[in-house]
Amino acid sequence: MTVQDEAVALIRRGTEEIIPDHELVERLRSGKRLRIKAGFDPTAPDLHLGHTVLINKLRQFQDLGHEVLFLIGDFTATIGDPSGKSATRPPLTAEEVAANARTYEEQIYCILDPDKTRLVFNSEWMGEMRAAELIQLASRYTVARMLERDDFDQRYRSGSSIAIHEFLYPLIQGYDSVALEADFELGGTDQRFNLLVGRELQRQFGQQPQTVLTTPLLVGLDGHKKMSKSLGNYVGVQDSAEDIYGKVMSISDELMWRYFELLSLRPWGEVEEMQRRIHEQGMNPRDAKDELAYELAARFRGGQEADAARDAFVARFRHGGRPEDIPWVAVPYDEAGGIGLAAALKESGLVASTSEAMRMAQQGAVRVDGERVEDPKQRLSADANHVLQVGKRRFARIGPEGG
RNA sequence: GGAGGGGUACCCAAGCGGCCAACGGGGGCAGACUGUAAAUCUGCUGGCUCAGCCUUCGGAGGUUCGAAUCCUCCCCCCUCCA
Repeated sequence: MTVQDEAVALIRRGTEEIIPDHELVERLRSGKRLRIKAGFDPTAPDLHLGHTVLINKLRQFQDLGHEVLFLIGDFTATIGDPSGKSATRPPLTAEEVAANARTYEEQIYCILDPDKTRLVFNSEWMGEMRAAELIQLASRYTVARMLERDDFDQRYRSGSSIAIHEFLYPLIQGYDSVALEADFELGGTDQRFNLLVGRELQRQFGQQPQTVLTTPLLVGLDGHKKMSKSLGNYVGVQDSAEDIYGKVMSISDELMWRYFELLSLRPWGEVEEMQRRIHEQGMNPRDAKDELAYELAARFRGGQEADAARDAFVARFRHGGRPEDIPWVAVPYDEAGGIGLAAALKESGLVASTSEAMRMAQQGAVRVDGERVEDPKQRLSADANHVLQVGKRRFARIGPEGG
């Protein structure tokens, strides 16, 4: 495989679609330093691994020597990407945009190379644009083509209203590519239409149209639904190293390979080598998962914290130990200077109700100071410190020590 | 405007006078087995210091010894017709 073939394979890895596919090869072979554009919302970012799939792809372009244009859509945000219940949004102040941009930088430079990244704001050129120019721009695209976008089409057919300004969103996003003379634009699969508008507009403006590359949605920790904060199946890039490491270790073996494909920056050959060793030499899949979990924890939290997270994990789970920092919680002791175990479990937040405490105890899930206790009526004295445990992961410390 | 169907626990979904704190599935939690996984098996999955008691079946009343189940009114959802 030549260097160029490797580059093509690298960019192709994990992508959903490249339009048109042949341009990928042509552009990568051209030897030119390419401009890779990707647009982001200017609201305060709170990125999780799902978002980083796209950013990783940007990084791979950088590794090949290309330039990333990290576009913050502060102008387009005032329109709001048409989502069905579209409304214009009040523009963020310049200060807010700047603050959010800094937050982006904090999060993305864990992945991207700052020296090969240019942060741009589309208010830079859109803020200057005059009404006459906007009308000129609007004349470049037809209603029929706008209605090719699936959500517009559905709303139109079903008789829902579509405001004129909603058409301006894809139009302006496309014009951004003209303004930046982008060679590639990357986006999630939901951006497909908007990215293609960019191609069309660049053609209209006499530029070589950008190549479009879409990345898939990342499946969440549950292995079925897309990763999202509201579903609680996510790993945030701001999570602690311990969380990142622990959450990644909990995914299924099957999902692990998809994560390697989309989230790891390891050469694919190394991943295949691990798969081979698991199948042929009995390598424990857990150890491959450890590599992945460690890589991600180290990327976002640094090597030291990743080391600590790994050590704590091994101590706690592989050797059946307790976590280092079990939170101390205050529980209300009664006049007799004690508390029933069931109440203690509830008060400490380890279970939701005393009924649940009863059930857990009966099932042998409850431990006090490491010893299994099946009688929920056992009393704990206020004089002594105790470590309460429900299941493998829920711990609390109670007693007079006060934290 | 007319006709019909439906609202049951986190979700889906049985039940149609007492044996219903309510079948079953999903999800979740726990136990066993493991690699803290996956798969599998088992148990639990309203509240209350719990062999007992209390509150749940869209809402409010009513009938009855007894209602998720029958009656009345109201609210909400869906389908078909105009």
